[in-house]
Amino acid sequence: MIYSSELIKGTLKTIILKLLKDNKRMYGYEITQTVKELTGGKIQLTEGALYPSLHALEAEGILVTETEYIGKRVRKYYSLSPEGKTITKEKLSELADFMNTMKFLLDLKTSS
Amino acid sequence: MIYSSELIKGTLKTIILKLLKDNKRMYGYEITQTVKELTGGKIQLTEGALYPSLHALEAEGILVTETEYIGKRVRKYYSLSPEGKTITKEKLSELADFMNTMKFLLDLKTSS
DNA sequence: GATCAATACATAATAATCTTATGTATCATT
DNA sequence: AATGATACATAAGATTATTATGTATTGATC
Repeated sequence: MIYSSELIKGTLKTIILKLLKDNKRMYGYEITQTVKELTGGKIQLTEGALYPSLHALEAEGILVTETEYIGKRVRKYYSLSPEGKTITKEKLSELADFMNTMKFLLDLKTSS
Repeated sequence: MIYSSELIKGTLKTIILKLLKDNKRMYGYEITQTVKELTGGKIQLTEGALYPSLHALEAEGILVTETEYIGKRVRKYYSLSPEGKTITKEKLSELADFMNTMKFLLDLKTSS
């Protein structure tokens, strides 16, 4: 089972930030593979969603990049800027809070 | 604190369906107020998001409507169709699963 | 050495969906 | 009489993902 895309939409950026918080630096393709592995294939980030998000986060100053070459193949590493670390904490806190709220809503008594 | 809109986007339809599962029938404005109360104001559904969603769910055959008049003021009650009840169970199950996955992702060790 | 899958980036057209603003109207309270 | 709450609806614009496409390297298979 793969989650419907609507679900991922709201959490994509926070997932990216969390991974970068844990791993210091990662490149795009690595992020897709890591998320896939960690979720048993339930979350599969598409390139068309991931790269524009990474570019947006970089443009906002939340992420910074280093480009490296592995042989002739380019790799663009992303990591959190100092400001990005602050934003990440806020986003993670908000998401944790949101999930508690959602859990509460979903656990309400069922009458049908 | 009010959750950022991105977070709500992915879960709006499921929230609506869950409320209708518990309450048999509700009208739009009532849904906004109920969600606001249940979440302590953290989730505030806007009309511009809610009504189009309700219309879409009705067009999909998931919801059915009854229009009533309270005095001269119109009220449009929504309830789950038989098919809607099945969809609702699936959506709720998917969301619960998704939240477990997200909880797992967020709880991973932090190195920074 | 040719082909395929995986790695690795990027972007553009389209679609979906929310935000913001606007509009109409009733009802209760001050 | 005016204001805020109730109650619906929709349209223009913004945002963001989907889908498709493009380029190119590398490793594995035949």
